[in-house]
Amino acid sequence: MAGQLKLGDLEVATLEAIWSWGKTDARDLYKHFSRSRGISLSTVQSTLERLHRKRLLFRDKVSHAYVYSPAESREAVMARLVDEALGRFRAKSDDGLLAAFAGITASATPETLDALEKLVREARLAKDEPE
Amino acid sequence: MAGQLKLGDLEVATLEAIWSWGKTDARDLYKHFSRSRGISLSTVQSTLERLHRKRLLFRDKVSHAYVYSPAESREAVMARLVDEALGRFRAKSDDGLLAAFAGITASATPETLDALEKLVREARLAKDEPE
DNA sequence: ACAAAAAGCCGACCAGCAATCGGTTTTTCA
DNA sequence: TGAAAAACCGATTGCTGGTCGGCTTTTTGT
Repeated sequence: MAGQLKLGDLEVATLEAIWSWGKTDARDLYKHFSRSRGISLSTVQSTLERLHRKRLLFRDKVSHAYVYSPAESREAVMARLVDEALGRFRAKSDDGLLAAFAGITASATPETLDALEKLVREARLAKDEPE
Repeated sequence: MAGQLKLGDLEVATLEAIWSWGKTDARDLYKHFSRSRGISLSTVQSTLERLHRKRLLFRDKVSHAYVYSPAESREAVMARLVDEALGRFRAKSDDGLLAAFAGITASATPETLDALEKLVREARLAKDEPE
């Protein structure tokens, strides 16, 4: 229960925006969200702030305003989320885990499947040749 | 945000117990948990109740007491959890999925790797030969 | 048949966290 | 040196899980 990464919808949306833009400030984000949601600037700011506290965003004070940029990659965050979601289960076996991914592979592209296969191969290699 | 499956620690622990035992009643669960945690019978009951409301457990009134049994498999629940964790992201690419896999393969057993590989193979098959 | 025991049911409370603001202070810059 | 922008502070709301205690109902043992 300690240090579990939890993200709300606004937080994810904020991260997505920053990942695609590279970096932003509250103002731009505000403009971005005010269309989709009826959010105030303050709300955007505190979301950014929370994300920063969670170490998911870097901040950089440019003149007076903060400019935020990703501190973790999209992939890393997703991996953490999955890990956490399954962490409380696992330990007994990997079966469930497998099943969990079965559904996902069903909708994966051929490229993804290739990548997946490579991942497995590498993992096997790593096991055969301990560090 | 609608209908998102969320499970607390006690809930997961409860599910795990029921999955391994097949079926149980509050009393047994209570005995099981009173060792690990200092929980009261009421707490166990409401957890069971909540899980039932979430459609994760069936209940069956045997004489006066409810007997709970799994309504969904461990695998299915894990899959839902993963799906939900990634649902707010995905749609753009499979990268995150890969990353998630990567984390898992790192700690997977050789058997899991085999299974994973098989999963990939099957997924590919399914794509080549549409139903 | 009755009293004791067990279970269910109900409602309550606390804690944590995301979403959301408004108001006050601080900083910047024309 | 003011007006504008941003940061900062803190407060509220809503949801959810964990946790009970107590009242009601049902079961059970003698």
